[in-house]
Amino acid sequence: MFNFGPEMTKTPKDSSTEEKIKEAARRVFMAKGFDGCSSREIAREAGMNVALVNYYFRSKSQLFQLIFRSTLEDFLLSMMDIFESDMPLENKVRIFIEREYEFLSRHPEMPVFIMSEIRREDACEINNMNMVERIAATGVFDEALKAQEEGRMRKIDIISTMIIMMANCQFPFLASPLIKGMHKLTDEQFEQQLLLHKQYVTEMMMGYLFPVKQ
Amino acid sequence: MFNFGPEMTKTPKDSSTEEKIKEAARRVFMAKGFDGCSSREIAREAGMNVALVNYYFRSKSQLFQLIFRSTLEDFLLSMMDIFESDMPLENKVRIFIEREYEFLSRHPEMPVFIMSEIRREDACEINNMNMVERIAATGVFDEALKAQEEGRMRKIDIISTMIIMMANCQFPFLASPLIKGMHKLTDEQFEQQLLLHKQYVTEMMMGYLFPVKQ
DNA sequence: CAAGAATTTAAACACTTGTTTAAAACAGTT
DNA sequence: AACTGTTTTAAACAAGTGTTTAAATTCTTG
Repeated sequence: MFNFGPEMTKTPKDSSTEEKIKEAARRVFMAKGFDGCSSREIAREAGMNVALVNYYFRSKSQLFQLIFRSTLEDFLLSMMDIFESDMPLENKVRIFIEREYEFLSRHPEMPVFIMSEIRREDACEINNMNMVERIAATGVFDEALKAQEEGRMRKIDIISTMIIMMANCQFPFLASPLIKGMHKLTDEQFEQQLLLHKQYVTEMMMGYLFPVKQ
Repeated sequence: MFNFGPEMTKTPKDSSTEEKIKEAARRVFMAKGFDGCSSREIAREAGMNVALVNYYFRSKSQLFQLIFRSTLEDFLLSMMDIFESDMPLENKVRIFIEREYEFLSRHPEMPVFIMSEIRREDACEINNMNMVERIAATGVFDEALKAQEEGRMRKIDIISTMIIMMANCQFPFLASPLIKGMHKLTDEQFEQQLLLHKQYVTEMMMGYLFPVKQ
């Protein structure tokens, strides 16, 4: 009689068209944003019928929520996995920067997608993600506190420390069209600049957060 | 016979409705982006008829180009006016940061507007703005080069220097919804954090760009 | 194979989009 | 007052929007 959609029944092979639509949506949303694309464009990108988008995900908005949430999750995890290892804090920070540049080189559109789409009411689940709590659970904040008490680390509150690290890692990717446009850089020149920049900001942040005594 | 629109005739009182529409468009575009709003919404915000938008600006796209270009210009000028004064380079950098935070506190949505909308083909006039050339004309790059030769300034290429300064000034505003969401900050708490952060990044950048000899 | 459920399709729904049209209202000049 | 050109309006245009419907197809299982 009634059709409750696929979520209720969960076919064994985990419906590859569902996955195809999700991946298409991820690409299109990332490139153009929620308002910049249509359901039909997503369906076309996936090689599917329009109605399937709503058949599997009920609405464009719910599909977007799904994509945005999982993107934010990837984004968070990329920052977290370093902190769980056991090495000196100084090394963690150094490797964090390294990994972050590597991750963002593979997903250069991610920061601008997050920063621009986070304003939508569709995307208000940041509060429910417990991002800071989960990072705190790695123990890295305690390490920082301890390092500060021992005088190895500069006494800066943790929020500013995070902003500094995120800013100097993410901004070059956030502003890449502006930077390329301003300095008339080709893609290859920009990539070269990124490598150089990573070294500078590593030097700068390490020198600031972990000053040598004298 | 034909109606060429108001640009051809330029009434003396400089048509205040034209200005009203432009200001409404600026507000709406800034808040929602080009794709996130309609011509009718802009007209409504301006208290005008829809047709007037196209009567004065020919199309939504041309109106957007106008707004985006002038925003980019404001953005550039806010960075430039410091460099033209005559004071030691160190002071210029210090005051640049101060002014940039002050400017962005008054226009907090500007960075995310620029970074997200710059991808549009509507907005491809960055190349024609000669941003770097105009900054170079202030002589600040030459000053930096001289300071580097004299050993007062660290030897970093000018592009990375600019990215570092832009990143640490603009990122907190770019990521403000994310930061507020992550750390569950109220608007007042965030403003407090901004003040603190400005001090930290000033200290960090000054220390890095102008290291004390030993 | 046949029955029933799950998937896919084309078509339609009501509504919004950017833009244009043609008439109306306004202004200024003689 | 009548004619001028300019500004404003309501209405219409075709095209595109998210979403739904109901029929067609495919798949699964008895």
